[in-house]
Amino acid sequence: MRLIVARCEARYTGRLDTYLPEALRLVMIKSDGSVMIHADTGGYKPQNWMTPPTTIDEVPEADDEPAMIVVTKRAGATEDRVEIRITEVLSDVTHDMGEAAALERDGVEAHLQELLADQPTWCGEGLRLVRREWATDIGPVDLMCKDTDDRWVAVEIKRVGTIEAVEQITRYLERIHREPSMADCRGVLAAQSIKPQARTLAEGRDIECVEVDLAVLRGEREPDLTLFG
Amino acid sequence: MRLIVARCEARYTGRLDTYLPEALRLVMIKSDGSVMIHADTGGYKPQNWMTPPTTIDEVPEADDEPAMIVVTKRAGATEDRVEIRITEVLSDVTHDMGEAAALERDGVEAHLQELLADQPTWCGEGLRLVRREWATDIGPVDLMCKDTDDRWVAVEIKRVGTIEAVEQITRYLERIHREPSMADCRGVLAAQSIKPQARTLAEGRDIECVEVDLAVLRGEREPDLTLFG
DNA sequence: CTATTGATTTCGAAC
DNA sequence: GTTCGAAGTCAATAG
Repeated sequence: MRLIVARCEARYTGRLDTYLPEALRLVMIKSDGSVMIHADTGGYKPQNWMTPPTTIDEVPEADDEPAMIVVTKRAGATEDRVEIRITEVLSDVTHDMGEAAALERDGVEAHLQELLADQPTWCGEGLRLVRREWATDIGPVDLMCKDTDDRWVAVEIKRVGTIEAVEQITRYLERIHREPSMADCRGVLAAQSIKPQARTLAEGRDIECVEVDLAVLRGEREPDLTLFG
Repeated sequence: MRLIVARCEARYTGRLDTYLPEALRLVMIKSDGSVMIHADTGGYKPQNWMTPPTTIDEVPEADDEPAMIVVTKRAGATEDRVEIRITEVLSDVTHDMGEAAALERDGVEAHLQELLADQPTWCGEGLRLVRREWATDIGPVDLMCKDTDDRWVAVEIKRVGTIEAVEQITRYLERIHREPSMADCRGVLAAQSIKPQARTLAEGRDIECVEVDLAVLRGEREPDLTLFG
């Protein structure tokens, strides 16, 4: 990883055009070809960047022209380009960092779906799973179940239940209902938390809302394990 | 801005839980309180981070315990926390960067709307603009036009035409159609690119899809004539 | 390779 | 303060 603290200006042309007036910034160049230009404020995002795969050319200082770093990337038919004009270098160091271990994550939507697929009754009494990722022509329904009356139930799972989640399951139901044998299919939105407005919208469309707790879902298994432990 | 190159491990608890095994990484601390942990690969995103406003505590090395940087933030009822355990420091430098100039942008959705307002025929043959940002009680229609048959046409403009864009114009049309004089108003989705699923949904709802080219709109490039060849 | 979707999305503006 | 929509969204996964 190369870290350059320098006074610089930058231009980006690609999906749009941007200009970054001259100021003191950090230019970070990763060994995978990532390039990022960070200001000392502005939070998470770099002011300019390019993701791999990139081509990085360093143009040395010459006559009146300052040194320049040119980063390019093929982007379909066109080319993305960042030009960094460096007028003053305060620091320029390179560190060999080797491989970094990957991030381990726990508690994302996929985990929620796994747990609910194993225990679909949390989405509604007596529900039994027929299929995960039930395909429609506008995307897959997370869980397709049947209830105690043998009626179809489409379950959409989200970490956060928003209006958009209600729209999504509504679209699925619209498609599912075209199939005569599934015309009475009902919908359930299951999420760790459901926004009040989403709940209101869902209720107006006869879509049931269920809040589920990751810890409880996992705790449900514990009695079984401890009994034998 | 403080740049620490160090061997470290990190834990995040908040919206989810993550663990980052020990490895060499860059810890970037901005003067606005942003903290980012970057590996030498992995592109644009840090492996761990926290956006302002944060509280940053530095716990010195003691006995068997390595030095630690603890970053916390109030997140509603709960607290987000990143703990960085630093076992070896290769470099630790601080640079005073002052204020960095803001980014200037050109080519965003607003520009597309301006150009199409000037040349609405790109959204449909013979269209003439009646009003930009036509107000409905659920938000403004980007362009309200009339066609050669004097029929109303509501145009929604996006850089990328997604299912959500189709939902949006559908909601608008639903409202517009309540006005008897506009009951025959039709909808057009104009975007630089339109996703296949969005196109399918739009066609099922008799909403027309039009792909437009920014460069062509600006007259920098001739329209693709191969369609007629 | 394209297309879709989740994300600790981030970010900003409108209300 | 909350909500809503855009983003050069990014990045991973499925087809």
